[in-house]
Amino acid sequence: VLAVANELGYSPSALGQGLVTRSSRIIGVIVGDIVDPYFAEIASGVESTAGTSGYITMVCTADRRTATELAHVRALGEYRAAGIVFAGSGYADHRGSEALARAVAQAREAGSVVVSVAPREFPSVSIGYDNRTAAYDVTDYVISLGHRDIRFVQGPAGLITSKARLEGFQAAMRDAELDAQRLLPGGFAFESGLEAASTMLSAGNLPDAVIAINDEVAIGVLTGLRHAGVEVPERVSVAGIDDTRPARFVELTTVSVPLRDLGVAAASVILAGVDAPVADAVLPHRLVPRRTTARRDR
Amino acid sequence: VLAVANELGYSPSALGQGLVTRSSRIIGVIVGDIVDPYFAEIASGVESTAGTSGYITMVCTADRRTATELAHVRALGEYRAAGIVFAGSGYADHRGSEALARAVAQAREAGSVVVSVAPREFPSVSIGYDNRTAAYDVTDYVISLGHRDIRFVQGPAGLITSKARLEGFQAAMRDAELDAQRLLPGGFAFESGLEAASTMLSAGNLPDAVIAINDEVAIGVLTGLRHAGVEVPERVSVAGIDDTRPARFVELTTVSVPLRDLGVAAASVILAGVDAPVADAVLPHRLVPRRTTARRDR
DNA sequence: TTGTAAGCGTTATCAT
DNA sequence: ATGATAACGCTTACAA
Repeated sequence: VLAVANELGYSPSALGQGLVTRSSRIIGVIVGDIVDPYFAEIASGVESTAGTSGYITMVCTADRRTATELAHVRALGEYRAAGIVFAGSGYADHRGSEALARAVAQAREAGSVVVSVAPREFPSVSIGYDNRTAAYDVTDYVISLGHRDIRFVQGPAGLITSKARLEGFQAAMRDAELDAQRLLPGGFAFESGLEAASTMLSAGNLPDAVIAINDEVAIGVLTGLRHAGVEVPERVSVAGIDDTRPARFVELTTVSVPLRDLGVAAASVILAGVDAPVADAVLPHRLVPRRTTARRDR
Repeated sequence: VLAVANELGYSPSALGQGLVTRSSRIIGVIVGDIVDPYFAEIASGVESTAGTSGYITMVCTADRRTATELAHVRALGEYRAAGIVFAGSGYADHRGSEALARAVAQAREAGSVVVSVAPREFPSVSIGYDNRTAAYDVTDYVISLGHRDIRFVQGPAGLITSKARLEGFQAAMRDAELDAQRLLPGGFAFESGLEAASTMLSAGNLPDAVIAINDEVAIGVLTGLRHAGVEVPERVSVAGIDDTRPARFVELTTVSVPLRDLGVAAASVILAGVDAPVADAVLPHRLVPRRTTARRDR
């Protein structure tokens, strides 16, 4: 009987299974943008651990919009996902997030384990790293190199992560009794860095160093500066945060954030199941000095 | 009645729906490595189109191994995926791909639309671009710049894509009556480029130009060369293929491949359904000259 | 138009 | 142990 079934290529319907057990072997990860290596690394961590346990990963791109996240949570709920991991941070001003919070609560009641890998405005298992200190650490390092006039290229407005990193920068600057108010508008993309560079260039007063909200923006600053003939790191030092792959390509000074481990840890929590003891965690980061920063000797 | 249902936060179980309709609103995309921007772009294209039609995308990482792809096809089949898109190319030597072919055939019989976005060894709707010509075009461009000693850093052994791109390089070289046999072993990652650079460096005879299987390897070559004090593009020109984001970061000469459109097209085919007329397609690529190549004037 | 019943492929329960 | 049966939540076909 079973022999024939196998010959015929039988495979149990996951749909039927899920219907009766009220849960599927699906783990959803909601990211801001899958092309952004920051999220790709996290997703990769989730998938690798989930995969070895026979779970399948659904990566959902939310374009960093709360409304889209909501749609994804609902969809994942309809498939009775075993777990949902939120890879991106929320907005400080909670716009439209009551609905999200409700949907998340509902998913949890339905048995999904939801874990956040960035600061979020709703209850969930939280696994993260210290954004504020990460930013503090690069800034402190750049200061230790002798730089005084240091600019900060900010992230998207309203994002909790943007805020935390900005605070870290400012705290380090204040602790060194330097001007912590030299900020530039930004974002998370290369173009923001390019713009920041051209703003500084056209203002005519180049700083000693610039620190950006993330690697991609830092690379934009780097590119914009070098394009205009400004030597990095000889004339201006540049540093980022995250240590995503591209940072190595340009040998960018940055701080390594445990992106992949965040995903691995999130998946582990989900695989452990709803009734396992939940433990929030804060993973360590690490300063990675490379070749876009140099000692100030002027 | 419906009012109360809504108040109570009712949402139909996709599991129940799928069970009876024998299909789900899931589109699976099987990629080699989600952290590789090549695949991330494709996945992003799939997800954006799928998402607007209420379909949800499952990104599955196969580590470029046929066995893992097989596991994913089976899993996707168990969830009665509406469609499966293969983002990576297959191996020329068909190792262990009979089982894959069987699983794919089964999935198709079960109603899944399967589309390949790279050369594959099993029947499926195929949407692609011309790898051979893309490689030919960059090579031809580099030759037109006056270079004669041009090296090619190869891709992973056995991959159909690697082979096609190599052929394109060699055809262009032969057409210009240049030595088409100056090949270096490689892969798809930065490190391969670094190694290729150090191989050339230690051999002591630098070429006029080097073309790599993809952008990341090209960036590795670039970095390795510059690190050793070799000026790019003044002394050696470097070019890649794909035009992924990092290529812009280093202003790499490359050929733009319609990655995102590939995903969009694949998703469209799936959304059109099984019984829609299937049309294989070949999308256009475009040479993108940037600042890592220059005219030879020695 | 509205309502009822059957069945999708599992798992789990309950007799045998 | 083993085998029959109900139930999971939905869609659809058919009857009223």
